[in-house]
Amino acid sequence: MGAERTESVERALSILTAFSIRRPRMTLAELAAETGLHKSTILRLTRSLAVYGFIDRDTEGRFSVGASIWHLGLIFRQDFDTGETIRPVLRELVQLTGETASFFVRAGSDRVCLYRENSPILEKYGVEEGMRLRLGTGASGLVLRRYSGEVLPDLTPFNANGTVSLDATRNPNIASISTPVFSSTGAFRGALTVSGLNSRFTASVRDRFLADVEASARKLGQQMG
Amino acid sequence: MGAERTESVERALSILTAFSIRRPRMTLAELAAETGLHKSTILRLTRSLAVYGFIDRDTEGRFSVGASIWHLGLIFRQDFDTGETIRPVLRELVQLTGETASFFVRAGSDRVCLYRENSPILEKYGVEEGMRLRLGTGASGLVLRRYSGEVLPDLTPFNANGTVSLDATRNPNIASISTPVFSSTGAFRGALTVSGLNSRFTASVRDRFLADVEASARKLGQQMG
DNA sequence: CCATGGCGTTCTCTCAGGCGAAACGATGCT
DNA sequence: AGCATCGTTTCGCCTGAGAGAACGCCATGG
Repeated sequence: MGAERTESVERALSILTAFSIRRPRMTLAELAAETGLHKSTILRLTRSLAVYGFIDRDTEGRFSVGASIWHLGLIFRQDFDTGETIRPVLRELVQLTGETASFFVRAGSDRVCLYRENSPILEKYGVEEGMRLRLGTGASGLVLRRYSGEVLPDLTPFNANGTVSLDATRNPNIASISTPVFSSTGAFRGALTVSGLNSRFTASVRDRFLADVEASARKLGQQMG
Repeated sequence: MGAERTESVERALSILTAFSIRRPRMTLAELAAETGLHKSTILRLTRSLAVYGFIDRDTEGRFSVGASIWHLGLIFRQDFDTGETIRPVLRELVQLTGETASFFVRAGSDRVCLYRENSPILEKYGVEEGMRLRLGTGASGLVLRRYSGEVLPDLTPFNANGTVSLDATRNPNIASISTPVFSSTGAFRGALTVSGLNSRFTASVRDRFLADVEASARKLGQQMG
């Protein structure tokens, strides 16, 4: 039977995803350690990545992400949403709840925070726009997994609208409520999430927030082609 | 001898680069036509691209760029330059010359406009931030090719500082002056370019602009690690 | 001075796995 | 019904990707 996937391509992509905000430049040996690939393999793959401008190499031989990625990133953003749609909704949600509002999409087995509006009263707690996190078992992770086609063994965290409300997932002090956003054509676009210190998420407050998030998600979905 | 490069990886990358601002979503058949690859090949490769979140597929089967690209794009930008360095220099150059200033980097056999400040008097003429263009034979293309290691057959367009001043290259009415930017460590970072209607680029004006661009490039280089 | 170790690069052999033709099934258009 | 277009699957052939070691090149230091 023909291969379902392509090994060398996935290895090349694992090289790309080895880079992070904290480590934007790596030597060959570092990349090998990070990816578990043989150095010769990395050399071969990065040569091809470099030809297409997906990876650069400086004079000291260190690798970094190439400009083609940036160009493609802009294509992604303009196709997905320029921010003109999502950001106002997030801001409104912050006003309504006083908490932090974010919009996540799935990227492979991770989730990426596309947009985020921070609560005015709460200092940031680690998540920023563009950040990449494991899907995990948090509220937004569950939403992303369910509505991007995964079959989950347990659907009890979800209410009838597909919303998940959880305490203390990624961060032990943080509660979050996440709901799916569907475009007007019914396609799943991402997870709209409100999160904050769980000390403020009492039962009644939580109910109000949940309604707010679901209302915002509906509104947002209408605006997304 | 071992393969210098990896064919399947380059095919996968050619799929990614097939997307553009104008065509951010494509069907399988369109992708096949655009890349020249067999449909079965595209299916196999895109499966792997999707696993890593580099490509998405909507419910109607159309492909689009995935969120992993966006995440990597932010890594690229924060590593390369957040814009805090380059943009002020561009603005100053616009003030000095009254023309449009841009900063290009190389991405494979293309050039990408990372930053651009448009002349206040001239309407835009097609190039925008994030745009991808062939390297070609324009001023910035020549600079990028020479200082990213290519051996050019003819170096007469370059002055002693590596600057190129040309008329009517990409656009028959546009003249441009481009000079390399080197970081304080001597590494080549990109091409700083001033361009505008060639009717305004008289000999004396051109000399002044050239000095301005070179001065800005030196200043910019100092600030770039 | 020459070990020693870490680094990037190159080579070669082998076999997994990528390739593409072709067939298939679904949908839509006339 | 008939034809065209599209996406998907299958499968045998053979290329080309991968592992691993060897090589050369600095450093560092004993």
